[in-house]
Formats: sequence, C-alpha cells, structure tokens
Amino acid sequence: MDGVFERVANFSVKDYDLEATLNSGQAFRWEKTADGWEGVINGRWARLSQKGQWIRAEVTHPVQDWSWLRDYLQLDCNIEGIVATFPDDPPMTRATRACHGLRLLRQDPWECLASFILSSSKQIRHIRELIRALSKQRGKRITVPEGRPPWFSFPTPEAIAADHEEALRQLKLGFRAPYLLEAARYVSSGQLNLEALFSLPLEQARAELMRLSGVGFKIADCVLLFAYGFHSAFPIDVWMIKSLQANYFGGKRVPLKELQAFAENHFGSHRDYAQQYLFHYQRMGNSPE
DNA sequence: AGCCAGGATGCGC
DNA sequence: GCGCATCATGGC
Repeated sequence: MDGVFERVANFSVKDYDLEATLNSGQAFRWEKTADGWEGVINGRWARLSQKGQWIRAEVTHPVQDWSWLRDYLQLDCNIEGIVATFPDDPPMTRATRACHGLRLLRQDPWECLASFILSSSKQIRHIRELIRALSKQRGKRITVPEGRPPWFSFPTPEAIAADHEEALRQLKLGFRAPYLLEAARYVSSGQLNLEALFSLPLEQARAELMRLSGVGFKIADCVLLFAYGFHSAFPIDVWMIKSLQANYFGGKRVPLKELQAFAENHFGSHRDYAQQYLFHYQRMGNSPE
C-alpha cells in the first residue's frame, strides 16, 4: 500500500451497518453527531460516517496506511460466509435479517478488558458515562478538529495502576474500582501479557483473563470476542439469557450452565457472530436506550 | 419503594 | 456442587 498521506478516506463496503456496529454494546465511546460518529481509535480521534456502500473516515493526522482502520472495523471479513454457518432456525433467521450488516469490531485488548470490567451489572448508557468520565480524568487530551469538543484517550494500564482505589471510587466506579485497579497492575507489571493471548487456544486465553478478580466467564468472553476475535466465545448476559430462554426453551427458566452447553452445541463454528446478532436483536425489541 | 442493569464473589447448605 | 445475598450507582 503506497498511497499518499490523507486525512480522509473512503471505503467501499458490502453488507455493513456502521450504526448498528458502533452502537451494539461492544464499544462504548462512539458518539453520534450531525456528521456521523465521533470516537477514539488507538488514541486518536476519528469520525466515521456511512452513505450506502461507502464508509467515510476522517482523522486529524495524515495517514498513508489505513490498515489499522480496516482491522478495527473488520472491513475485510466475509460476512456472507459467516452468516451461512448459522443454524437454520426461525429465531436465528429473524435476528440475521433484522441485524443485516452488523459486524464484530476488533478493539484494543486493554481498553476492551477495562471497559467490560466496568460493565458489570450496569446499563450500557451508564457504562458509556463511566468510561467517558474515566477517560477525561485519567486519559490524555488528544487532537481534535477545530470546533469539536475535547476528547481524551482511554487511560493506559500504567495510569490506572498508579492510582488508588478510593480515588477511583470517587469516579463512581463502585465495587468495580478494586477490580480495575488489579487488572491495571497485572497488565502494567507484565503478570498478565495481553498480547500473548492472541496465540493461545480459547480455553487458555479465557483462563488467563479469569485470573483477574472481577473477571468471570462472561466478561472474559466479551474480551475474547471484541478484542481477540475468538470465533467460539459466547458471552451470556441478562439479554442473552432472555433471548435463549424465549427462543429455544419455550420461555422457561434454564440454569446458566445449561444455556452455555446449549450454545456450545447449537450455534456452529461462528458462535461469536451468532451471539452478537441475537444480542442486538433482543435489545432492539425493548431497548432502554 | 423496589427492581434492574452486557456480573462476580463468598458464604451457607 | 447449588442458590443467595452483597457489592455501587442511577434510572424507571
């Protein structure tokens, strides 16, 4: 790729729904404006918008190689092939049709881990507010175009690790404060090597994440989905419990263990995407947002 | 007022 | 092994 340096790029896309993708509970910093979606990728401000078959990206620093953005947005994934692996049953078909174009992002592991530690027992809009406040208080101010409100990078593990539980509690993190602090100290000290998880099998990567207090099966699988791209991760939260029970168990209550076993067997080799489609479809129905 | 939110943990049984 | 209370906060 030897293009020229540009601040704007346009990408031809097929079967891509940018709004659904940025607003489906996998990333928490994207904000809708009159001109698209503003957010931060790899510590830099970006604005994304979509018109039909085109996604437009605007950044503050001239870029020659846009592969980082193609990777983040997963522009090159074969969504048709993935959808073809879904089970051929009515609920899955409904969700697939309703969420056409929804993708899984490929996010930074630390930001994703920290974000989902904070997500515990919180509504999505509260998670967004928490992360906005945390970034403002502990991140660095970054360059934005003239006239745009200030933006801050997501705080590094080092910045959090140097902090104190009580100070974090004042940012309204609640019982999540010690969890985030421990995670930051594990990562910044090298006790947990997030880069190394890319080359581990799913079960080992999951076990590594679950060494952290405050990280159980569900949060671990969210990170394995949204940052690492493990195809067999299948986080089950309250929305997925509702979805699975309503669609596959006649509305009856089912123990979590049983739901996990069902998901493991039923949703095929791309459970990652099947999960996100069911989740988003469930949340569209009676969305609190 | 009580219940719920992209949960996890520690306790009693 | 299971169910249950508890953790902190905000919105309905």
